[in-house]
This record gives sequence, C-alpha cells and structure tokens, in this order.
Amino acid sequence: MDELDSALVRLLQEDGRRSNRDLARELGIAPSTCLERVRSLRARGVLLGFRTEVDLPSLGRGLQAVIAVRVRPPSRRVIEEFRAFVEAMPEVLSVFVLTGGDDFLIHVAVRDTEHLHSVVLDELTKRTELADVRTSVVYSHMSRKVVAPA
Amino acid sequence: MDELDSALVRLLQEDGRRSNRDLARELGIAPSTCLERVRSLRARGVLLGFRTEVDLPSLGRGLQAVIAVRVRPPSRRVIEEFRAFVEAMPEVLSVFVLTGGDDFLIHVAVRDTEHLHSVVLDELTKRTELADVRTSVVYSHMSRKVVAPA
DNA sequence: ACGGGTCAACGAATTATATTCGGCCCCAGG
DNA sequence: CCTGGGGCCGAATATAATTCGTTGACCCGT
Repeated sequence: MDELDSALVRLLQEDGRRSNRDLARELGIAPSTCLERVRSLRARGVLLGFRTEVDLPSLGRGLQAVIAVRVRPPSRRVIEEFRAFVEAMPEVLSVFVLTGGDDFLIHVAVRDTEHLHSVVLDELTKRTELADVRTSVVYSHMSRKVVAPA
Repeated sequence: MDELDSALVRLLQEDGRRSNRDLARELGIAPSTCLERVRSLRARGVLLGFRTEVDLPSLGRGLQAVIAVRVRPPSRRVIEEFRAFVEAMPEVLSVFVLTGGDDFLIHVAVRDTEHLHSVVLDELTKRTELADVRTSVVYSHMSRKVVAPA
C-alpha cells in the first residue's frame, strides 16, 4: 500500500469504471503498470468488487427507513435466524447486527408509507422472537468514500 | 423500464464492470443495443454511478460502529450544520438523518476501540448542539441489491 | 386495409482500450 | 563489485466500445 495504491483506491471509489488508460494518465504511470496495480489490489482483497449505484425513486422505492429491532432471547441462534429472515426480504438494503441497546438496524427502501407499514406490521411482526421495534423514516442519507492510508 | 432494463440493473449491481459484450450476450441482444440501453438508464438517472467496494480491514479500518445522536434544538439550521460537520469526518461511512427518537445515525469505520473512543469523545462531543449520544459496535453488516421492477 | 412515420434494434466498420510480454533499471544481498 | 528480484515501461496484439447506415415492427390516420 504505497501512495500509488492509495490513489488508485481513491479514484476507483469515485468512478469504478474509469478506464485503465485514464487512471494511468492521471497517476503519471504506464497503463500496463496501472493494470498490474489494480490487479494486485484485487488479488490482495483490498478492492472487493465493482457495484453500480441505482436511484431508488426511479425504481419505485423512494421512501427509506431504519428499523431498530430487539429480539428475545438474544442468543446466537435466534440472532442468526432473524438475520437470515431479514436479509431475504426484498425491501431490505442493509442489515447491521449490533451490540448495545438494539440487536439489529434494518435499512429498508419502500414505495410509500403504506408499504413501510406493511413491511413492519405484516412481515417483521410475524416473527415471534421479535421483542421490540422502532421505525424511523430517513430524511436524507449520504455516503462517503474511504480514504486509504500510505 | 421493461424487463431488459430491469435485467441490466440487476446485472450491473452485481458487477458494475461487466463488459458490454458480456451483458449483451447474456441478455441475447446486440452489443450496440445493450450499450444504448445502459446509456439510456444513465441518462434517465436510474443508474447513478459506478463505485468500487473496498475492504475496510485492509485499509486499517476494521472496526465499525453506529452512533445514534440527538441534537438540541432540533431545528433545520442546527441539523444542517451538524450534518455538514459529521460528513466531513474521515471516519464516517454514511449518515442518516431521521425522524423519531434520534436525529442522526452515523456509520463509522475506525481502526480500533481506542480510535472509536476518540471519535466519539474527542470529535463529536466538541459540538455544543449535541444532546445525546449512543454508540453501538457493529458485529456484522450486509448489503443487498435492489430488485428493479417491470 | 393501406401508407407513412417513428423508434428500437441490428451488425459491420471504426476507434479506443485492455492485456501481454520481452527488456530495462534500480536496489538489496552476498 | 557482482547478481537476482521486482517493478516499471512501451510496443505489439487481442478485445472491447462506439458509431452509423440500414432494416423491420408497430402505430396511427385515412
């Protein structure tokens, strides 16, 4: 992880489709060198994959919410089963398994408030291990790039 | 948004670098057609961009946490200023602005518990508008693809 | 039913990019 | 001082992206 790797990680986070030539030009190195660097980063597991970011409203999922959940008992088995259940729900964007007050944070994208209501009341509350649910609507959500060291 | 667009959205979420030829072959259409479809999805704002997913432990940020924050007073001005402050912190991965019990959820990636402690106690608590903080360590975190309709 | 117009898709030709590979340079170890 | 390894380079080659003229399907008005 020298400053070249670090710069590549930064540039690729901004635009994962930037051409190898482009990257090489910006960094002042040969395309072949750049290619080898990127390959190495992938092989070392630093770069995990290339994802495409989609516009949720365009897909009819313009409302986001975060659902905090506690399960009972908070045993490994119960937590794993609940997690698997939640991850299979199509409305779910991501799931955090936490220490502390809540066991889960579930980030969902839904069509509208009715849809949200249905997800919480029809889907989640099916689960008997569910002890507590608090739903918060997301006003705005932003993501930052990760700055690579060295 | 016909089923071709939908399939493209799905495939590109899985691998944003999949070659146009590859996509076309899988969908049974000509490369030129596929290219035009992807361009259209970008132009219509359905596809927002191509990001590279990085491995946080590889970058020395192996510990994740979610920090729930309330600010006082919860006015637009206070919330906007706090948000701008938080988004500028390098440890921050994403910020949710919420309705309900908490005003913010801050997802951070840090080196270790000491680093986390420092972020919360040295950085966040600098802010006088901060009324309440609850930190939860993330055991695991998973993201799902968005399924496109039609 | 017919004719015209529009639009998306096609595929060959062109342009641009990725990838390979032999050689060179620098540095560390002997 | 000699030597080996590693990283980088750039020309050559393979693959892919992109353009564009053409074609056929569909829709609409007559």
